[in-house]
Amino acid sequence: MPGQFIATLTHKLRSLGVINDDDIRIVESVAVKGKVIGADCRLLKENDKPGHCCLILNGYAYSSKTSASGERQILSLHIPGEIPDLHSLHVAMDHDLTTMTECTVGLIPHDAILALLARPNIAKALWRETILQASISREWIVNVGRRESLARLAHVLLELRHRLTTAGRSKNGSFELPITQSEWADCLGISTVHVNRVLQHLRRQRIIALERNTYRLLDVCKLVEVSQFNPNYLH
Amino acid sequence: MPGQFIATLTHKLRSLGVINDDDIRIVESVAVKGKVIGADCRLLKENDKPGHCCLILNGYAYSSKTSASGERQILSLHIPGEIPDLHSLHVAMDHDLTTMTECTVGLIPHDAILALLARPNIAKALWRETILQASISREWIVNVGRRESLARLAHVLLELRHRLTTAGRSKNGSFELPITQSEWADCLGISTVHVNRVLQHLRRQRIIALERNTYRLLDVCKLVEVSQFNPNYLH
DNA sequence: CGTGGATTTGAGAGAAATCAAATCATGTGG
DNA sequence: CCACATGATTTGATTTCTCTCAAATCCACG
Repeated sequence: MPGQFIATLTHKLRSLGVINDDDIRIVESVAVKGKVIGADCRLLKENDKPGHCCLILNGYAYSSKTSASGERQILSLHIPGEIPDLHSLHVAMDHDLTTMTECTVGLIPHDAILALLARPNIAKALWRETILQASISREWIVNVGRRESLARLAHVLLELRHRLTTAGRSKNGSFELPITQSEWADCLGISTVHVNRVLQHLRRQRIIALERNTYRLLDVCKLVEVSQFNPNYLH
Repeated sequence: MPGQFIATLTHKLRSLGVINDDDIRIVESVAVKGKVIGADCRLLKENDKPGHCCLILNGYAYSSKTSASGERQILSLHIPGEIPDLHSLHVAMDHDLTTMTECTVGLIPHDAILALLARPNIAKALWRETILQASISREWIVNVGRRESLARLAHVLLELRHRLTTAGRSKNGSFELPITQSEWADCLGISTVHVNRVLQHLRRQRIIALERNTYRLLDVCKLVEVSQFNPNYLH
């Protein structure tokens, strides 16, 4: 099992930039501790200062903030291969991190990461990971700020399709996503009731199909059209 | 004048982490090219791959995305001391960067920054800068996603007050901000007309005062209350 | 002194929220 | 295997916030 984590981690690093064999050797010496966590489990909460980062090997998680009045906004969805709390290396958590499904995660001690930073290639790759996450966050601002509800949902679907395909987790563009309508609402900044209506619309128009938890994007062109999706920001 | 840029840059780096004298010496050898740019000038546009980063010495700028249909969303406001396009070192621009006022900026060649990365302290500090920017972006998602219009405006005012105070650009909590109502609209994801009404409300209730371009926050408690502002995310 | 951008005001339309209840799944314990 | 509890989804009715459109006013600047 530990080999799995190292393989995922090196794969991630390689996808982020130039990594040579010496770099890899050091990565392989990292002691990653595997862990399986149930669905709807809070991995980290605001203000936490964890001593490790989580590498998601399997499953979905999300970052969110909840206001005093109980309103929640989901900031991003995390898929396998990602390190959603990489920034915890530098600052305290400013949001929560929660599993959506059962997750297999690798806990990488901060010390180990700090040691890796001695290798400039790795330091650069990890910085780049933060930059890519930031770029996704910026697009979410546009999504909730300037798109109507239908377009918001369409946009997140296309983003996920794109990211999951890159991660090799989507076959022919359809993918599993065990998300409740209330979670959708908190992703999109709209109400649960309205999510329900938007989803119905998309299904009735045969733009998407939804059985169990798998989303099949039947009419990608239409989705792109309504959401003005442009994958540039995913670099 | 070049001394100004180096001073601002070293100050920024020191604020981001531990920087020693050797680090500083290398920073001082960087050739920063100063430039004064008029208001409403686009410094960078989407897809650009500039060969340098901009350090703002004076003035305000903003990052934004504009959709095909001409709707603009402002992603963040940039104040003196910041490097708004630091990520351009790693990826193409996924948004525009525009001056709000006349700006004095220092252009730092990418090559110079790449050379600086050999110093782990500096590499870490710059990574941290990206992390802090990302954390502000996340809070903007909450702002446009889950707060009503009055709260959105209040929240941005408090964030700016906080950041400007840290940067030594705000005396007794009031500050100059030459922003049009249409720019406000694009920050907050609401219409220009509505911005006008929200501003009027805040002024009539004596929560803020606004003369020329200076915002005086008369009732900070009230602003905090309506916007649920919590400066944690500014670290 | 005219011109164009920014702000202000009013009226009407529309998107989405809220509230409330019904229905549908799913899982548990008897 | 059924009764029941719990959470998710669906539906309908009403309200609220915000947008859009249009016009008036204000203001800075050449």
